[in-house]
Amino acid sequence: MLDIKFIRENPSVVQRAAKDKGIAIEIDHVLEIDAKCKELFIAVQKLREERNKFSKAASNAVDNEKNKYIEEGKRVKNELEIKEHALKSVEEELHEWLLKIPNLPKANVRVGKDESENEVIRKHMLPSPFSFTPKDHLDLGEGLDIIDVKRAAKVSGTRFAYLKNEGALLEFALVQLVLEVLTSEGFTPIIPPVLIHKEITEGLGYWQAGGNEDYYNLNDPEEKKELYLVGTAEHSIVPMHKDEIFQKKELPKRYVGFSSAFRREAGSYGKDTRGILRVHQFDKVEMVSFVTEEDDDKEHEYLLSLEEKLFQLLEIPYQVVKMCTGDLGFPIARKYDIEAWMPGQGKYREVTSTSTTTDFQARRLNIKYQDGNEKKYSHILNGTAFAIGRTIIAILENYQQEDGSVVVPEALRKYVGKSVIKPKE
RNA sequence: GGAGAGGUGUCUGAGUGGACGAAAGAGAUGGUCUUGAAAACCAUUAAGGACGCAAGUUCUUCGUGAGUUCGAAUCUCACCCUCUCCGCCA
Repeated sequence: MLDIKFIRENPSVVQRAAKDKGIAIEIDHVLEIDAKCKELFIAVQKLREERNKFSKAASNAVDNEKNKYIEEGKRVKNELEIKEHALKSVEEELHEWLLKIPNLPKANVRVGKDESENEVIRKHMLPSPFSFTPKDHLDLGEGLDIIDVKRAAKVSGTRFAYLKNEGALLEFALVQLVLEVLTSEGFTPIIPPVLIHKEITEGLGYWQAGGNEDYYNLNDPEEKKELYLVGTAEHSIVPMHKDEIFQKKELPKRYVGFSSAFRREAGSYGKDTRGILRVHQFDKVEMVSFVTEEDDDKEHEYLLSLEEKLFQLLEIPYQVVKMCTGDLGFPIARKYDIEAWMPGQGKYREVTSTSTTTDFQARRLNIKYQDGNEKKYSHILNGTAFAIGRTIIAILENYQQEDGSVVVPEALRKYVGKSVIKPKE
């Protein structure tokens, strides 16, 4: 959510930003409702003041005097009731409209209509050529007996998978590696809930533009509660601090969370259907930072540098992509993706993503910090440390040998307990 | 799942219809005293918003929401949360 004062003072900036993101908003209408709201608000305050005066007078007065004040009070009460109802409905209307206004892209983000205009800002390691035709992760995974999508389909349907044998070990290895790296950087390790209230999902602001069809809704009529499965650990880590105020010295506050992530992948029918690149359920290690306003940019670069460090440790070729305005999500002001080289597809594919939401989520969730006498909205950033499934894909495809075996990256050997994964007979 | 108790300011805790934004204590801050410290004493100590150059005036907030009333921390209803005991359970 943007500050209504900012919108009042800079309507054209807001309009422009939404347009750059490809989101339609009606700024004039918002300003109109805001004006109406303010007018009613002042009227209501005046009436309340009157009401308070009469009730005070009534409590001090005696007998016949008293009745007079009570009568006056009744009159004001009736008038106030009408105005308060009107105000409430206008306030709600304004709030709904405000929720539809996306966060502003940062100034150094390129204006562009969609992913075709994203910029590759650097590459690390060039893909090395294979002396044979590389396989894709599913062929490799099935040969090694570490990925099983066929049985998963029997039990859960398409877009599910079993990771087994060294596949499961690789997952635990990646988790251990990343926890070691990030806890030594001072991140607080955390395992969050994966079910969250509907109201929380609104605070995060991801579902505003396209609705919530990307996430699973567990609507239990018995419980009278509507819970959603998280799409990423960020969804339950960020709102941990809802309605809280940090001391400035507590910031930056950084979490590294491990959780399963659930996505319906509605609207991606027929896309990436092979293997485990795009599945309904996967595990992920996620970073979340709460920082001061002035540290926002620095923190974003820091999160990106950690993501790069992790892929450098795995010695996998990657490129860093900076998203253009048209490819930024609703609450996001700037976003970088790391795309790892996937030889089986002959393409770079997204493996991590880091975003700053500036104070946009903080405003919706009411997360502040105390800076001297001032309370400011904290800036909230997130970044993938390892999206495990996709990282495993990158490992399998980059480390494959001609005989279908896969060398374990040096950094993971001590956790996996072996240096090569061999095809099963 | 069954039975009880409770949610008040930074904290403890009083307050059951009207000078209550809220007693008292603790804590914190400033001061007096002291060579210094402690103790003692004195003073200050909620947040957010509206109007105003300012002094200031005013509105809202006692778990949340609705209601009763001229007036609600206090009464009514619903919901949320916490605690204790019993049962069940990885």
